[in-house]
Amino acid sequence: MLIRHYDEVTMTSAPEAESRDDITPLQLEVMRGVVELIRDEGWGPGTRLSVPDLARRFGVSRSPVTVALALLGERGIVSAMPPPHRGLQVALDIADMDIADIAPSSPLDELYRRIMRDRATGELPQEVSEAELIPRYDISRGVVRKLLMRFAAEGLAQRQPGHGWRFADSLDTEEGLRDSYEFRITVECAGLRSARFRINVSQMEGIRRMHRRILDGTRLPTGEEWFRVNAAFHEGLAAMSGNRFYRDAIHQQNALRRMQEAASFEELSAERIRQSCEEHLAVLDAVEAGNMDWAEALLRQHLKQAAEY
Amino acid sequence: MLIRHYDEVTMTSAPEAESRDDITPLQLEVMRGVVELIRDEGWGPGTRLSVPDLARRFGVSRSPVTVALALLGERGIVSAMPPPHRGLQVALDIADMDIADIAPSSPLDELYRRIMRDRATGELPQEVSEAELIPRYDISRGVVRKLLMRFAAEGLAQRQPGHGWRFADSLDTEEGLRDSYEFRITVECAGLRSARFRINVSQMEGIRRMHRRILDGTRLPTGEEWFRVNAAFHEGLAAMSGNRFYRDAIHQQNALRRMQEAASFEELSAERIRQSCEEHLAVLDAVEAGNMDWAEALLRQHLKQAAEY
DNA sequence: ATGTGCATTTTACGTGAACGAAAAGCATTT
DNA sequence: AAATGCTTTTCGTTCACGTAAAATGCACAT
Repeated sequence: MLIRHYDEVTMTSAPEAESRDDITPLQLEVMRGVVELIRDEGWGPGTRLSVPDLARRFGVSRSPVTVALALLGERGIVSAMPPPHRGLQVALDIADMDIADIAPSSPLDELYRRIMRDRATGELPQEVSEAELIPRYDISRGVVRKLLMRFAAEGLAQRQPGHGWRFADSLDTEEGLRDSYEFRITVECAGLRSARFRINVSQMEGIRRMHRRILDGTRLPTGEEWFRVNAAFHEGLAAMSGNRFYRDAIHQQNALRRMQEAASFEELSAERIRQSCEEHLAVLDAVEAGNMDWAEALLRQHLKQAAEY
Repeated sequence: MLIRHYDEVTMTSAPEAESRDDITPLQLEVMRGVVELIRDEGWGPGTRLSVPDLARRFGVSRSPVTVALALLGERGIVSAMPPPHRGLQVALDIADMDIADIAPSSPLDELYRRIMRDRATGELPQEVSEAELIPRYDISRGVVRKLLMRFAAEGLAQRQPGHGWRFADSLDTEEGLRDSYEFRITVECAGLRSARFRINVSQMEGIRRMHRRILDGTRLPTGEEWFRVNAAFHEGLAAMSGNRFYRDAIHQQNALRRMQEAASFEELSAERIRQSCEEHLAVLDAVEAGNMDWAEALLRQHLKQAAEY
């Protein structure tokens, strides 16, 4: 057994001293997923956390969920249900907590982002060989392959015939950016006009909540946070089109854009972010009012403006 | 050296007896590429084949090209230039030859298609584990991973968190098909209307030639041949939009459709294929005449009709 | 019924060396 | 100037085994 039992965990007074460092990426991912779920669904202290239910939501078995919850127990996020019940519950209100503080990103994630950044800044050439990356990042071949496969899965890189891998043309050229915005306008607007467009109420709620958190928040969101909100809006809208291909296309665009963002250290201005949030909310209002003409016009305008920075 | 020198090869009277069977997938791929190039570009006997040029076209080094040409030499497709020249030339007119007879598909390709077919027919579940495929197809883990990675690269499968892989939802449901056609209409038509749409003359020529070969041919094209022509038309048009994302999106749609085709053993009727060819050519005519309104109307109609079978 | 806690089974990852193929360099030829 | 033919260098694949973790099954509790 990787970690100690719940009752022991929750009795531990100094979690730091005992926290494990051989957490698998999947366990970490589930940890983050649980925290996001608690936050996005607004679950308060005392809400019961069912392992089978969580496992179903994330599409994994109960094993990693069990471990993830135990780790969250070490961090005080979840605690044992009051006797005579068994199981776990949410321990505190985490609405204002930073996910990064609770679930650190895995070394693999760090590396993934680092490579992305190196590529975006041009430090890494567009074409690379596995062997070249091994000494550069001081990792084994297995890890290299895993990382490259992940890039490939996101459409960010592909094997080329013979030797080597090739990263996708990045969006750093004017041309690439223009193409991207043209594509997104085409697909997102078509999604809005789809005959099978249906509002997903809970998803809509979640997106609105994310935006409101930013508008009402006291501090500026980090680049990563803002990116997630932005992506959730566009991807969520595309998902509601009822056409999986619109959704997938926008998802891939977001992956590409994330790579670009990795390069720009400049933060967007608070004003710029606020404006974007309000434009997003205006689109959602129009959609909920059933005024798709207006929604499309707003969305088109929003994307056009973003294209010009 | 893997194979014998050209002069020896061309002197061999019984190529079968000496033909190698440890040809790598890349070498086979290049072989096919060369044959297709000769045919699609209409190169006649005597045309010189430059190794560096071919290597550049396929994005590989000269090594696999050299081997591929030598293998084609064994099969009598290419021959040594007449003295005092060195190098190789096209040996015969291959316009009517079947590519499959010249360059057999690699065992890996066969397997890829077989798995695709098994999946499409439902013989293989949507979710599979690597370990499950090893005994089923009697292959090593390495091969399984390679194959699955290829599926993933085409967007036909993806790893799921934890264990196992999941094939993409196939297009066999009515819903999937409808989504696909809706998506393609959206993207292809947008591509036609792109401000940066530019006709690529040589590509246009190639596509026309492929269609004419079918219309003028005596025998019905195989399902695979027709698929290629069809894909070349739609993908070619998307490529001319000047927006790489339109092109990539259509490319992926074609990959998905290929998976579906793998299941249907029924051949399309000669009449149906002829009609499609003519519709394609009509779209090209309209595009070349600069009448994009008409081209879009024709394309939209063509896709709609295809959606209904 | 559903969830928990624990045990068992199944699956995949890590490692590392040896081999074979692709890439790259360099004379030499036309 | 560019291609060929050959050599050298670099890269990726392929094993097999051992280990860790994810999936799964089951008794028992709520």
